[in-house]
Amino acid sequence: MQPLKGFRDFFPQDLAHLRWIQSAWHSAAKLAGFEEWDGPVLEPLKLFTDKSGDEIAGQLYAFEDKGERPVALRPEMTPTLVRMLSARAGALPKPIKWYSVAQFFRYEQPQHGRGREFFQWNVDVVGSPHPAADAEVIAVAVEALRRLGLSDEDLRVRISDRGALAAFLVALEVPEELHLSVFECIDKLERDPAATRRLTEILGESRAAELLCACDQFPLSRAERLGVVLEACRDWGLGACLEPDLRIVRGLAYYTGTVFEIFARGAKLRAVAGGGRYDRLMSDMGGPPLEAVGFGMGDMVLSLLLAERGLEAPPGMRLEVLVIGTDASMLSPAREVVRELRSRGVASETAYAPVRVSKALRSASNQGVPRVVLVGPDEWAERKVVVRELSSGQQRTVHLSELD
RNA sequence: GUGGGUGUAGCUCAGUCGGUAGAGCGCCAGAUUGUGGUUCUGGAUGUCGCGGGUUCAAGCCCCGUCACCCACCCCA
Repeated sequence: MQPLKGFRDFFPQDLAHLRWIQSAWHSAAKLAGFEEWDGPVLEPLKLFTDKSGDEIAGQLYAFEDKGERPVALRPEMTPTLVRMLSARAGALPKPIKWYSVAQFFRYEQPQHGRGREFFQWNVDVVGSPHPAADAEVIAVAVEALRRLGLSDEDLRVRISDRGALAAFLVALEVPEELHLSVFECIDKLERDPAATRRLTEILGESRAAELLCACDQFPLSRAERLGVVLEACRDWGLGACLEPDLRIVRGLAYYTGTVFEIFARGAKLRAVAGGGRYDRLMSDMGGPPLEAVGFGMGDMVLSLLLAERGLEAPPGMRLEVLVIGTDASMLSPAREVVRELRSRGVASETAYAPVRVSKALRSASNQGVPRVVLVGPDEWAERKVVVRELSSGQQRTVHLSELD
């Protein structure tokens, strides 16, 4: 029997890889003063349809529980964040800097870098409208990627500001009600050749041309706030990977200002992370009127990218010491030695049944165990054992009480 | 949901013209019983995705089906 489509089994090596990624997420966030939080994996279906519309239910693991309540496995974290902040935001000092590392479920067609279950890192600053918050969040995202061994040369942080884009459209005298569909076209410019044509249909030839031109050459003079965000990003050392790019709008309707996506340079992968500012979402969803900026980074595209760059988790050490009883009579003393080691916090084990010493040594070195302890009758008569370093072959005889 | 590709050992894969299933890696055991990594020898492992059809004979050909991968749609 196989796992369900889009779901993954994590064998020890796979899990080690996932944990490696997650620990980079945790450390980058904690280092920047973000606090970890979490919520339920299963939520009322309504929590998600309220935010995204009833159609979203088709893309969720949604069902009725035994009490006939419509429920869904969470496809994202933001609605839960809004609920939890609604309950407590008044009591929390601002800005609120929270992050989560959680598992999500979406009933979609699995694809390259996309499954029906995945882990995602979410980092949000709530309660600050300042551009410096936007920059800090981006810096945290990049920091995690750096910790995994990616360099600035590997990364492109494409960044835009919907406010600037909207202002540009206003300057072109594009009516407000057309803005959203224009955003949609711009979002698709790189993937869909028809998008250019549709843009012309909406805007007319001259305005479309002007807009396309602006996309190629961002008029930073007309994007004051973005300029401040970029400046702060440079303070965080992101200068080498920043790319102001008006074409980044992101699909989400709720972004209000800064939007950004992080890509791998020269890789045919979708964005490894994406986010932006959503100042109205909290109040729109009935929460406190707090500004917010944040991003999400999933484990799947990131794993593909790391694999492509030959980056992997440093080899983990299952055992620090293998204790070898040299004959059948040493089984019990070997266990005593292991017990002593474990009580001192040293990961160690010994065979369940007598094993030839040469075989035990071979298995120890094959597994990368750095040292073994040999328990033989001669030394054990004086409560002593032989400690052997496998890398050098050096060994010494020590008393049980001197074991480290 | 639509289109394309792939399904053979634990993993990566080979398998010619249709003729009883292969390699490498890994795993297990051994090379005189208290000393490893290299090496050598031996061993185990398959519903050839599944079901049907053609044929004396199918991993191979035909039909169906399922799963996975890739692309589209979507992307919170």
